[in-house]
Amino acid sequence: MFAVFETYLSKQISITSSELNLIQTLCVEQKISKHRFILREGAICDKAIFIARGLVRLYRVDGEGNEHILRFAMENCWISDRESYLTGNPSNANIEAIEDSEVLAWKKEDFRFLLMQIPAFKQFMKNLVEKGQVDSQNRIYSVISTSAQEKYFQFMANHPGVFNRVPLHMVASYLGVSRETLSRIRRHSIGK
Amino acid sequence: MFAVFETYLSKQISITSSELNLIQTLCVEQKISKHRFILREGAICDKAIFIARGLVRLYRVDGEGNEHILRFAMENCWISDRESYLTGNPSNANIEAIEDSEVLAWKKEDFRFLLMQIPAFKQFMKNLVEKGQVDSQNRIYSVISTSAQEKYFQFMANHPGVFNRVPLHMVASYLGVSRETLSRIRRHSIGK
DNA sequence: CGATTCTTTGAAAACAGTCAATCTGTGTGG
DNA sequence: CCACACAGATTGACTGTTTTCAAAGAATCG
Repeated sequence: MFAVFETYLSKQISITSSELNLIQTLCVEQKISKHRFILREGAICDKAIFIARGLVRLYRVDGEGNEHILRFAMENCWISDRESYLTGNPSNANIEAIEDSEVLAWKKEDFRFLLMQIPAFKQFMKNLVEKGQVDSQNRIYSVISTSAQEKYFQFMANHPGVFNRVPLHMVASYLGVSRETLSRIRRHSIGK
Repeated sequence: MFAVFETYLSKQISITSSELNLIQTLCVEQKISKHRFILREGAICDKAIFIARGLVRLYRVDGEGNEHILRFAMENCWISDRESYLTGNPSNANIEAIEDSEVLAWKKEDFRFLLMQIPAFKQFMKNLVEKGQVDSQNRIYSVISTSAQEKYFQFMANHPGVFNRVPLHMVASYLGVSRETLSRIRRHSIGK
């Protein structure tokens, strides 16, 4: 399973095999079957997690018990509740596998150690964070500036690898739209 | 004007006066009067900018000519179009002063140089980026999970320093709601 | 097959957007 | 000091979109 990560990282940065070894030494491999949780509300997110295979969602539950999906993450993505990870406070989010998945996890201290030891890796992760911020910005723009229909089209365009692997009601939850509305939008735009 | 920045930074990290000097050497001070632009769509955002005084907004214009505010930034905040800054591509956003403002600007290369020279400063900026990501996440959650009215209340709670300094229609633009709707929401919640 | 999950549909109600007109306050120039 | 222009806020009437609720119809999985 580590091979997936190795391939992923080698494609992005140049890294020696001894460095890769070090990374592997500190990582824990884990299989997460569908519907199982990687993180539950109230727990502290103290691991850096890489999805080697599968698909997960990160969501919060509001006061009425409704779930709102903040992120999907599939193979070759990192996932964590940044807030809990950074502050050390209990998380208000859940991370659940949508498909049977395989993940690699590093304890926070170990991960910090790796970043210190391997500057290229550190730089790479920094770039990822920055890209994430750009994505967030664009999502905010999409959410505040467009109709439900446009959001749906944009989602399909921006997440081709996700939208046909998750049930429609999860896309609705991600977009902040009711499932019925999204179902109707889809119906009316057949053929377009 | 640099004194504002000095105070700001000294409160956050421990830094020597020679380091502060270096930072000052490379920075350009600028006064931006109300309605003037710090960045215009199409230009490349190649500066790191710190607001010493005043208030600005970052917004994009959609296909129908409507403005959508992505961020407000007031004194002691950093502002830039991250996407353009990171990629070097022309920006699709505008940054405009809402009040007469004073800003400090560093050229991208100079700023990179400073971060290399002053590790504590680098670490500090990295933390800021991470906090920004947490904020973005929370804003996304707010936008996809709550009604216009709740968004308005949350905005007042989260941005006490902003909401009574900007016209209501800008708050509406930030929340992704029409100004009329926001006007009615406000009226109906007088006394609450 | 039976159970569960997911999707669709209809009808009503709530919500938000648009358009057009009016009102308010502020600041400017005569 | 007044008149005027201007930006911002409000209101009403109307339209359109989205949610909600309830029910029923696929699809999937064990």
